[in-house]
Amino acid sequence: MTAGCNCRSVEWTENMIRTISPLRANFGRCTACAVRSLSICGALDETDLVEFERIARQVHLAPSEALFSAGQVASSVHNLTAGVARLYKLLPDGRRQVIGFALPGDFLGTMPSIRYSYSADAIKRVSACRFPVDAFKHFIEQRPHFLLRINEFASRELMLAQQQMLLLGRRTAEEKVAAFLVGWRARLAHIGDERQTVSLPMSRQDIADYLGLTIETVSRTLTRFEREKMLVIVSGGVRLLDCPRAEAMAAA
Amino acid sequence: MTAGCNCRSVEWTENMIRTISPLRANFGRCTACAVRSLSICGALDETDLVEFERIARQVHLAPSEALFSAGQVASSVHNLTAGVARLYKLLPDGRRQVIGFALPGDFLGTMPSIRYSYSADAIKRVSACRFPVDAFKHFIEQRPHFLLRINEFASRELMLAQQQMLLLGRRTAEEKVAAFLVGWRARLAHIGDERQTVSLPMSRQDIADYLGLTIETVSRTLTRFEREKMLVIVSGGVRLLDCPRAEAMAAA
DNA sequence: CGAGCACTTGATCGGGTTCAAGACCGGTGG
DNA sequence: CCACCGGTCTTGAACCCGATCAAGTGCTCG
Repeated sequence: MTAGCNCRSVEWTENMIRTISPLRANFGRCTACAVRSLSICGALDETDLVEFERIARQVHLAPSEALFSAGQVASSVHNLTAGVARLYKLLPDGRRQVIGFALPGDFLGTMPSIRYSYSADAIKRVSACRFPVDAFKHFIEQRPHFLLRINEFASRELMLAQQQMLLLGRRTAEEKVAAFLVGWRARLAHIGDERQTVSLPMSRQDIADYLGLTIETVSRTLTRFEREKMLVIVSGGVRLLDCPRAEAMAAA
Repeated sequence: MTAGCNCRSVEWTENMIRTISPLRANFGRCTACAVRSLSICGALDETDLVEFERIARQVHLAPSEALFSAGQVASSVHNLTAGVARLYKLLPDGRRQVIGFALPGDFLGTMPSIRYSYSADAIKRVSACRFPVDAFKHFIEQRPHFLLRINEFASRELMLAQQQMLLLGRRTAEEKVAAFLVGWRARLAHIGDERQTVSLPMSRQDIADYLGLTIETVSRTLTRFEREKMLVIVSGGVRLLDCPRAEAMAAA
């Protein structure tokens, strides 16, 4: 799942990346990529892959480092290969809405836009493939099959966003937290991390900002769930004891 | 703006539509379509258009009639040509979240999905082009240019959804209402309906369900805006007197 | 061992909801 | 032309869920 990254230098500046020769070898990397089948790249055959990875650059981020920020010129799209990222929007006065958490296999980049409409930064050490928009656009334009795949990803993303609107607009704090735990567990399962203990790499503040609540309400609600024997709070996550109940709260 | 619809029979039943012969001539309709340049069809040339309208069926709905409902098998995608529709999701207990309002030119249909994830029904008398998913999918697959256009529409939709998440999760009632008015005005302007009086065809309940508020709060907030001379409430809409102020409230 | 940060817990507050009338408005029939 | 009716919208009063304010706890790391 760590996408076989074996580069040695940890900190790359934007500048360094730009000046690297196209000849720098990372051939064979994509074919060994653990998340390929989960990502948009799953639609590419061996031939296309070779060309695709030629326009990619690896990016590595320590926790809290930014992949990109809202308002910047959107010069790249990204494909997460390892770690967890938080995607969020800020209001001028600092209020924050986390619009999603990105996991390995997730594609970040709404393409017709000139600037990033949200910010993304690492929660856990992140690795990602970075593609210059021009090269990326040129690449997909001659591959309808790939375009179709990207379309599917965008549609799924939109469906999740609509689901989240329902949650933000019409659910109680209790339902929000339960729905978050159930949904997050499903996403972890989807990438192969299916354990009884649900790992929560993001902070309480991140969860609160994702659910439109305060950190205190999230904390209190989790504590109450624990008192009610629905789960156990453990370091770095929760262990769900009564999934059916959680799913019922999250229902619809 | 009424998309050049000149049909005489006002009420169409689902059944009537289904039994119309494929030979029924609506050639030349697309080329005369007033919203074509605004819609996904704007990416099609004359040749493609002829073939495209061959797979389309016209649908006409009276207010409150359903275009499709959440949970139904998603057998069609739609392209709105006239009227206004509300898109919404329901919780089992009846709580409703309006996830958007569709205007002429809007494309409805998240395609890889087997069932509709939300419901859509008419607010004002709606006309739409209906495409069977199979034929539609087959059509777009050989037209990368068209696919790209659909992708752009989906991306824009996703951006709006993310904006709405910020609104639902982190804004006050006052900000929500102001942002709604400003945003709705911009959308009306985009389709050519740019007047000082913003028409609000949807009910207060629809607005409330869109903003994650109650009808009373929406009503009170509008009344207060009127007292504060920001706008005047008129039948079927509002007249914005102090746009800068409304935009400041909606800011970011 | 102590400083800093994330999280939890308690007490109080308030924005928005809920409950309950009342006003308005378009349509309908006398 | 106007009385009546049903639905939508507005307005008022009380309440409550989640926010805010304020400690307190516990964990990690130097």
